[in-house]
Amino acid sequence: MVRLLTIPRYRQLYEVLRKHILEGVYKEGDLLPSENELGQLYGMTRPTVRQALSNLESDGYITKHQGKGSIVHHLPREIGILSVSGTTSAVGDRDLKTRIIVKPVLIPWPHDFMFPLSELEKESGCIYIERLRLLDNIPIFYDISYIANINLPRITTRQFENRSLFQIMRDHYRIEIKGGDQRIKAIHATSKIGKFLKLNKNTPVLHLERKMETNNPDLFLYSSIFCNTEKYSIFGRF
Amino acid sequence: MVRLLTIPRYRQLYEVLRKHILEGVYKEGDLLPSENELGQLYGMTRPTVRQALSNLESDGYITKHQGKGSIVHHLPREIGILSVSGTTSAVGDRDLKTRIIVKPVLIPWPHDFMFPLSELEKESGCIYIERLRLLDNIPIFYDISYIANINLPRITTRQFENRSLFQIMRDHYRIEIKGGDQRIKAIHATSKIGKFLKLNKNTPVLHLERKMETNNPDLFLYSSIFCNTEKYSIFGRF
DNA sequence: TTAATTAACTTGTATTTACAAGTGAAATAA
DNA sequence: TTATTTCACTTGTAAATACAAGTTAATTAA
Repeated sequence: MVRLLTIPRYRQLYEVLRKHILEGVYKEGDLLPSENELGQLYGMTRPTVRQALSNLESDGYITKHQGKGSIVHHLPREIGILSVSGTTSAVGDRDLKTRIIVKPVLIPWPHDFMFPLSELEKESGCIYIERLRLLDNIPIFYDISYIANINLPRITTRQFENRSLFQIMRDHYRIEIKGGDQRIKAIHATSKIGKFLKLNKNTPVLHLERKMETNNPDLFLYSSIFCNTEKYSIFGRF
Repeated sequence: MVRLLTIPRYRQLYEVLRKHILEGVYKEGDLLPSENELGQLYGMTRPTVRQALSNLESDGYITKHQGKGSIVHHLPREIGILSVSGTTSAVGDRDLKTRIIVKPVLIPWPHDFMFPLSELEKESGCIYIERLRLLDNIPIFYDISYIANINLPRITTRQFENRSLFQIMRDHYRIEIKGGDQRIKAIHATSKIGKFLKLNKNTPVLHLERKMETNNPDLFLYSSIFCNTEKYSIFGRF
């Protein structure tokens, strides 16, 4: 079976416009070209353009106003982990570094895992990674990821330094993250968490538990993320 | 000028299906009728049906699978405040009570308000409300709301007990919440917050700061919400 | 000059049509 | 029986079209 690599046109336009906004071609407060103009410029019809703009809006890049146009939104100054898939792409072009704490290893699943697992997942075992993400050299996320070992050859030998997990999944395995569920709590930093996030024990930290869906219906990515929100808030749209 | 009260058809279908899912007409794991069937049933075309289903998916009620159909998703057992507008509607059919701490009063805006304000907002003054939301008689949200006093006659005399703020805005002023931004942090409970949420001082609590957009482009609703996440997590999709 | 109207834009909603691509079960061939 | 193919069904993408409704600026009338 041949895997077609045709990216939908609305997705292509989304990426182009997103890039332009991030690069400052369109600045905050600017009006985007109208839907008809964009259609002419990129050779597609208004429904297709609208699908791209709709995605840009729900990701917080623009706001649309009937009768007026699409206004380029402020770039999220905070960390947009809530509405966007993936951390690296979420913080814009900031200086986000990744440090590996525990290299990918194959382990059995924890007994009381945070989400229910399918039989296939249980049989496959679990690839375990611990990473620390730093923004402007301040540790922000302590990220523990779990992936079922389903069709992921050589994953424990991959180079994870300064690359997003999602990027590796996409480039090597054609796995795309499509969405997911998450739970959020406020907890006290344990001494282990405090050590990595450079916080005193019992400092309040955000705890996110996420289950991410992929284009492989059997494969999910799980993350338990501890966030230092002393300096940066977590940002999202709804 | 006459205000037309025509709710879009895709929105009507969204509400019908949402209600059916919440009431158990369609149960978890069930397939919804196909897009073509729904179109026939409700007398609309597939793009219209698809818009309704797309909204249901992004609010977490269904997941769509190409070639298969739309599967009714688990009802969020946790508190879905992140992806849905409004608290009362967000927790499903649970027993969510509201207690007023500070009745609506007109005050000047705080000096260091959490979001930048327009000139119109500054001139209009600020309606201030403090409420406590209880789930199964456990205090979960301590909610401080700020609304610019723009075309909201008699709002300080309205009955807010056990009604959502959004409901009052909709019923009395035809104000609909369309979306918004939010910031999330983990903080220590102050003694005041601890008192209302029945938590010890310095217990970690979630702090949400939200700016909500309405169908009146000049009117925003602001909330500062403190969440007790000891028993319930905050749930969301992305 | 000033206020009201109009016209030309914008996005919002909705229909109709067409084909691509994924799924699963029935029909067929080995 | 078993493996393969086909077919009917699903959602995904995309175009072309039409009108409603909100915004803005130019035009017109007072």
